[in-house]
Amino acid sequence: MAGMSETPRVPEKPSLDGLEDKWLAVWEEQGTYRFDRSKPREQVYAIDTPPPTVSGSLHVGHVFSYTHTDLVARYQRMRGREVFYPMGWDDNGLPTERRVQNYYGVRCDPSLPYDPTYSPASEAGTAKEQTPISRGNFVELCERLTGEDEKVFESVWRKLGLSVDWSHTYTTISPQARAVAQRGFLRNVARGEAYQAEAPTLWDVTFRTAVAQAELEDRERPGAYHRVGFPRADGSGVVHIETTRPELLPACVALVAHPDDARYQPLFGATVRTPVFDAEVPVVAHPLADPEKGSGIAMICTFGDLTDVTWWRELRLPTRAIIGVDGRLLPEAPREVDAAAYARVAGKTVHSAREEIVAMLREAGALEGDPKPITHPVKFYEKGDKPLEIVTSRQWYLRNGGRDNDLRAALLDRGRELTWHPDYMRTRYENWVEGLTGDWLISRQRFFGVPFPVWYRLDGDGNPDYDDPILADESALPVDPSSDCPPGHDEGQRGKPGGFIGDPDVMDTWATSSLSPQIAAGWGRDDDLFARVFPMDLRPQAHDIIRTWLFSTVVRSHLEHGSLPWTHAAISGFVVDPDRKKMSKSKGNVVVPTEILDSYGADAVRWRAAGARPGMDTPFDEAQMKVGRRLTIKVLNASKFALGLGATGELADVTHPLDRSLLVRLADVVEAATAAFEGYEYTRALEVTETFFWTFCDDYVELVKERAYGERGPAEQASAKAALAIALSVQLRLFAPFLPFVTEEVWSWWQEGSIHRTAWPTVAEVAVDEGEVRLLALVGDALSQVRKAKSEAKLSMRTDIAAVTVRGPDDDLRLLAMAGDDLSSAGRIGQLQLDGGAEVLAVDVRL
RNA sequence: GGGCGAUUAGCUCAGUUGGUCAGAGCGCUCGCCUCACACGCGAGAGGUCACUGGUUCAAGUCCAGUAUCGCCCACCA
Repeated sequence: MAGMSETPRVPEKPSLDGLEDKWLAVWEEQGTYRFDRSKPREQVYAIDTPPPTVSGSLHVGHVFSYTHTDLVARYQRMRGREVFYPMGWDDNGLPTERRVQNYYGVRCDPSLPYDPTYSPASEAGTAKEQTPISRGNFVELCERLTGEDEKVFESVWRKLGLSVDWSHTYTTISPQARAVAQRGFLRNVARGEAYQAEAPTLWDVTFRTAVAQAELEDRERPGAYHRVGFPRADGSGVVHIETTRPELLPACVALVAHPDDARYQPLFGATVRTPVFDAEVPVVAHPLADPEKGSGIAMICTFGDLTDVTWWRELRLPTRAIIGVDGRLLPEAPREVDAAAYARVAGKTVHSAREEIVAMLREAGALEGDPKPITHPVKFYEKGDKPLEIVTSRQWYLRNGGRDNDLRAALLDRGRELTWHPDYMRTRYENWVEGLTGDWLISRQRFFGVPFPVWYRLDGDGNPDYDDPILADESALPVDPSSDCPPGHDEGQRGKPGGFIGDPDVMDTWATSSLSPQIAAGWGRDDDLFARVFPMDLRPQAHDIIRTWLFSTVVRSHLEHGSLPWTHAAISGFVVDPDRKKMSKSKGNVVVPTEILDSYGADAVRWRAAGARPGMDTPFDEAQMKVGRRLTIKVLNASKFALGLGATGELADVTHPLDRSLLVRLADVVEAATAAFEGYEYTRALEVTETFFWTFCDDYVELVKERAYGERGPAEQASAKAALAIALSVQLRLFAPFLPFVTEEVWSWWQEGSIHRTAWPTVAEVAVDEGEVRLLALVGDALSQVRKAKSEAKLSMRTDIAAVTVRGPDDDLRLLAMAGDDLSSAGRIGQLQLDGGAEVLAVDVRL
């Protein structure tokens, strides 16, 4: 065989100890996984690796899903593709801000000036009070902390054996990433895809920022129906509504019922007065009103929920905003609202305003009966702890099909163009796209993120002109409008009438992450690289972020490049605890990746990860790791033994029927494993390989042992040795993506170069002219029956047996005869007799 | 409320187009210090394939419905 060393250097006592450090160092030194950027696009396999959020911690779910990607990467590399496999760190966004606040005990106050001498007082987060620091200092702390986090993450990934090219690592807050995000945004603006609008938006009062539809989640919360009477303006009676949010009464602008609701039809066009706050509001009709809910008539407030926004917009109702960006009631009463009554709730939180207004309603006799407790879904920002409010503000939006049927249809087409693994995950994408209710709100009122490369002119009175923003020049990116000047201006004009101000907002973290292929591929920075890797081949990710990361990446690529960002999406499931609950820190059931890696070894952990098929959640069971470790050790020992038997030779030497039978079966395994990998079914590839391997160890090696020692002549010996060598080489390569460390170790005993840069096995390598595929199984069956006899007699397997008679179908016996000598030696049988005519194979052992 | 998955041995899972498909590993039981491996080897026990109908000569496998679990989505009165 080509490249084979003359004499294998097999250790006396092979061990897994130290293998990982040894090979990690060699791979690093030899650049085993380095991307060769001289290769043309068609020879490249490019992966859009998910950049993990470094402000979180890695858990075993990450380990599994990143392993899945690595399996594919290693397979493709062995298939001859040049694999572009960068790692990214997501160090941008709210999670980092929060972690920095807690870690250093600080909070960002953008009004403070930058302090170049600042250094955090406490790194242990012991300070009770959060120290206010400037935006510049805050961002520095974010960068410092994420830098440390990234080192920890990288060491875990290396330990796990991910075959990434670390020289292509990117971070989502780096200047390059900021430049890509800003360039993408400017081009969206230029094409009219990004725009500003002043509109009611979902607002997190804790973080004081707008949030997007994709970041919402519903949570079941206790609430109560309050039955409130609205007197008719003409004094002819009282209309009762039910509300869970009585505190919004001052924001009420109308009552609404379904147009077909007979109960309320006489009221349409009439007006009522809000109790306590005494504003006159109309009773209107709208089909979204549900006659079944509450009393069938609802109050419309500006704004209690998204339906309010719809009603307000479609019915052209006035605005009475009462909730401020801090979640407290605004100081001034809205127009037409009784100022004295409002004064009792001004400045209160939503919670205390509710208590106060309920008391006021009671005093006024407008509350009928006791509030009726219910549980209902309430919208939350997925990272927030308080219900979202709706606040009107000026924000940047990006078209995503939510308000445009043509774009929506085009994006649905992209979803169909993409190959999903598993296929049914496409449905989640389609559900999401079909359910979009508006464009993508991409601006956030936060500090640590990519700023909008935009400034606004100030008029003579110092008021900004939002309608005609000054855009940065692409060549100047990245820019920070809070410290950089817009083209044609100087710093002295900042904030002055007639001057300018920078846009204070930063982009939604997904607005940056959605450009991960462009960031990793050097879009606009390294066009040569970009041309070689984009569109990429694979997006691996988990199913929970199809609506965010996957969808937004498709949107950006569709708008900018008119193509999909990649051709395949491989969706990993979650790792759940043995009770099928999602693992969570609060439950204390989180498994620390470094611990299992240290205990069982990377190969064992990878083996377990490979057992989780795409899209399927898998329970974590530590006992399973032992099985992986056992396989790893078995590979080491079986390899040592096969090489010790003198495994060497060519395909042409394989003449013995049993050896041919082995290779015929191995050909099937190669074919099945390759087909499985081509379909991203790494679990199947492992399964067929592993099954074959155990047969190889337990049956084949035992059967050919004596023959390989030369006890039946040189030709028979040569055949066994060649078959052992070929089968070992092929199996090691089939295992290589799963068990990179142990296969590399064994490979180094007798082959040149890294196994991970060696060609994936082919059917041609093991193709023998004629071979009986059934023979090995047949002999294995007979051998098993002999072992059973010994086992039942409580005898050692090395016990000699005087005579054995095998009965069975003539065809089986004719085959069995071809390997009778091997069977006899493996079973330590003195006399082997074959007796035809029976239905099934049966072994009669005379001990 | 809509959708997508899952439901096969105590546990984790295979079962490709309906006909050796009732399987594997773990765990368990029994045995074996066999000269590659006791971090091992051999053998064995364990299942009315969630339930109810239907199609078919034949159904874990196809169809309809039911139940349970998980996830995604949904306008919070």
